[in-house]
Amino acid sequence: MIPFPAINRLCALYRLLCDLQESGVERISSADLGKKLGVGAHNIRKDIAFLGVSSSSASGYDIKGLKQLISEKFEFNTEKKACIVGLGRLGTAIMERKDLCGGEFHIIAGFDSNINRLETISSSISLYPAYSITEVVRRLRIELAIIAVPACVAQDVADKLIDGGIKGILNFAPVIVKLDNKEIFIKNMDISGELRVLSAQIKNSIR
Amino acid sequence: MIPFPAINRLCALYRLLCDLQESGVERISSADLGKKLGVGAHNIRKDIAFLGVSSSSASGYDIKGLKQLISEKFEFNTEKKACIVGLGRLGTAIMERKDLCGGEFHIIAGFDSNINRLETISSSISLYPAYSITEVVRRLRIELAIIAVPACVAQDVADKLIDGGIKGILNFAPVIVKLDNKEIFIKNMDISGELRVLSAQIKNSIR
DNA sequence: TAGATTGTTAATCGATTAACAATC
DNA sequence: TAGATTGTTAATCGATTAACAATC
Repeated sequence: MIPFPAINRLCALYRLLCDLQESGVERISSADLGKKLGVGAHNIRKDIAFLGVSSSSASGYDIKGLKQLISEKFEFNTEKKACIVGLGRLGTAIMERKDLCGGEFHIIAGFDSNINRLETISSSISLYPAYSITEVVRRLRIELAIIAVPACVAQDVADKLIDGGIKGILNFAPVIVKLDNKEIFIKNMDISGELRVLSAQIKNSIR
Repeated sequence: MIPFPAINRLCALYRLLCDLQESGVERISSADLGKKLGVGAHNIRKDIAFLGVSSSSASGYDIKGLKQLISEKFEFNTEKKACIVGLGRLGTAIMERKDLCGGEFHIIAGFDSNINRLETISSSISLYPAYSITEVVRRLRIELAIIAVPACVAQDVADKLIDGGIKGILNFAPVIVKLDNKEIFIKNMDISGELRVLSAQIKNSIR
């Protein structure tokens, strides 16, 4: 079991490696990786150690190989199915994002409680009424969900998703969703909440 | 100086207190607060201790008083000016959010590099071309910024914002922005990146 | 007063940082 | 080989958890 902070950094590292590979770099040292990610070289090596490396040292890491290593550990190769609940402005904006529609992730379903709205949205993604969340998530074996509904219905939506067997949730509603199931992961993306944290940090840093 | 994890929890606590107050609750114990936030009662009391409490114990906290205490510590009473850079689908969706337009925060400016697009957007918020970011941020004394531009221009946008004297940034671009100024705070809201972290957690939790 | 709940100090836990021998 | 860089163990650091006396 890799500790969460390390998982976070390894994911950032993975993205960096993809970028580096695209710009044609082939090898890089832990010192340079650390510099680019804003962490110590120690930290990079420690994190990589969690992957259970076998091959060893000389002149930095082979980017392709390291990327492959992370990819295998976390199964980044297999495409993950995702869905969006709440097709208001934010939900549809996220649905349209290209980085969520190819490669690693694939948004294959959208849900909204307003049937009329479903008819007005033109999208290549299949749309369903909110009452069918549990059934559709289970049938299509959707692993990840993005919640973009008002705060007052977020918990209800999350419960339906969990009933359907969802594994991970990205929650844009400004509310803390209860899970009580340790096997399900959630990341809160509360925009106004994060602005509040930023302004608290700003105030806290003065003097 | 309050440690970051504590600031985070105090902000979540603040929101919870607002909700409780609205539902008419007047007093609550650290145990109950902890239950609602999913942390230990110890943790709640420790965090509150950072606020430098003077008054003391008996039967839980007075919600109004505690809210006031957090509010004063972090200056949540004074309205903070914010802006959005990048008025694509995501940027405009965020701009329209009601929870960002009243009360604590006030979005008073929107920027986009596409002048034609600026003309097509109808909004009560003042819109400006991207080249004027530094000037407008400085003139209007804007403290917070939300970046919703493509990854390739995010660093450039951040630099302009920092030149204008911005204090905090919420970054939706899937890229790590360099700050090198310790007085500026940033929170990354990389949607596909967070989905990747979730799927890594899911994989990591198995067995 | 007695019970409950706090504020605060001490103990535990885990992650980050440092150091260094092993290795290419 | 010599220099550079890793993998890994040990030391430090900080936050969380526990405990308990103080207090309403």
